[in-house]
Amino acid sequence: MTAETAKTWETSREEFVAQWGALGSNWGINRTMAQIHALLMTAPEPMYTDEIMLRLHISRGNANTNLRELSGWGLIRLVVKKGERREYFEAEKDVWKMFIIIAKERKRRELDPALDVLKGCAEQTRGETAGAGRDFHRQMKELQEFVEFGMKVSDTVAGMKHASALQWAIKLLG
Amino acid sequence: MTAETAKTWETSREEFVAQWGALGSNWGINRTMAQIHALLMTAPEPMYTDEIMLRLHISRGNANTNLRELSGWGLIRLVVKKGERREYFEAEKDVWKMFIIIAKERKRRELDPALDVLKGCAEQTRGETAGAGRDFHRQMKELQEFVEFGMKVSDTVAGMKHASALQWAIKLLG
DNA sequence: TCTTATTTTCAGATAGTTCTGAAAGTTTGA
DNA sequence: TCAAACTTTCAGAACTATCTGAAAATAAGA
Repeated sequence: MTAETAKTWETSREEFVAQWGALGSNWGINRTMAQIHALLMTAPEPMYTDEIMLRLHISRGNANTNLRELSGWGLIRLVVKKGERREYFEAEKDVWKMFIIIAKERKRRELDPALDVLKGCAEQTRGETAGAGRDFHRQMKELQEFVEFGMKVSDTVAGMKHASALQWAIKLLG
Repeated sequence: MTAETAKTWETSREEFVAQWGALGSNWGINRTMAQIHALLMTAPEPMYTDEIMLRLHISRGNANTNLRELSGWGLIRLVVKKGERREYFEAEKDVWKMFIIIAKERKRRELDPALDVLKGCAEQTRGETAGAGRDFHRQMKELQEFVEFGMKVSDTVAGMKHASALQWAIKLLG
């Protein structure tokens, strides 16, 4: 029975890992990284590099690079078992924490550099007081303000505990 | 004077187009598409294919493909000028409308398929009542609920007028 | 210090994406 | 119905991202 049950969920898990990897592409995250994350997120115990290589049929270099990358995001952490030399990895499993980590990282990668560009362009055309030049300046300014505003909302939400975020959202939706 | 002024803002615009294109990559949008969008967003008048090809130094095929793609997103629209045969394009310039369009599209591309996977995995392991199988089921369920919740929030916000969204956000931030 | 287990790096290979340019298709007006 | 103006398509080229595998680096115990 235990064996059968185990087989059932492991099958589902394999599918999850495979599909999540495919989805990674849509998300701008590379397939292997997404697969490793899915694998660790559903791992009952921390795993080490060779296990991961074996499960996903990937090379050592690939596994290592993407494990580093995931650590960099803060989505997985290194675990050392006493008496053992090799490094194990485990994923953050709390959905809200995961969300906050991803939101922050995306903000840093997507919004911050965009804001710099907008600020620069708005600044350079501050003197435009008529015609197309003014319109351009206005557009840059509007975009800049919108992005800044979005960042503030995102920071506020990211600073919340799960419970109070729920609270807040229920009010919004109700 | 007019010529000088024009030169100034056009320089800034060129930079905006170039940089926005580079940013597109981070955003999972291809460079050309982002550049065309930036160009049209800052165009005083609708533009046609050959103008765009010339400004961005891209081929006809490339221009055409990406113009179609942008129309598909709803970020630009086709304009016909009476008495003229060729098609002109103009971009949606309202920041809030742009945001809603992008949010909807990203939801469709990123969230909808993810939700399907999660539902499938949660469904398949509904019978798991103990041990690792149950944990897996719980994890899928949690993720599913979180994504559904996020979608609801996103729908609600997307349904708002700019003014009431601001209203709401000020309350959140204040 | 030496040996062995483990991790990291990176040049070249592979796979995936985007772009070009020319040919085919479409529309319009004479 | 024809020709000109314009748009679409798509095979192959160019470019980019990712992966492999083996060698180099590192760390720990004997």
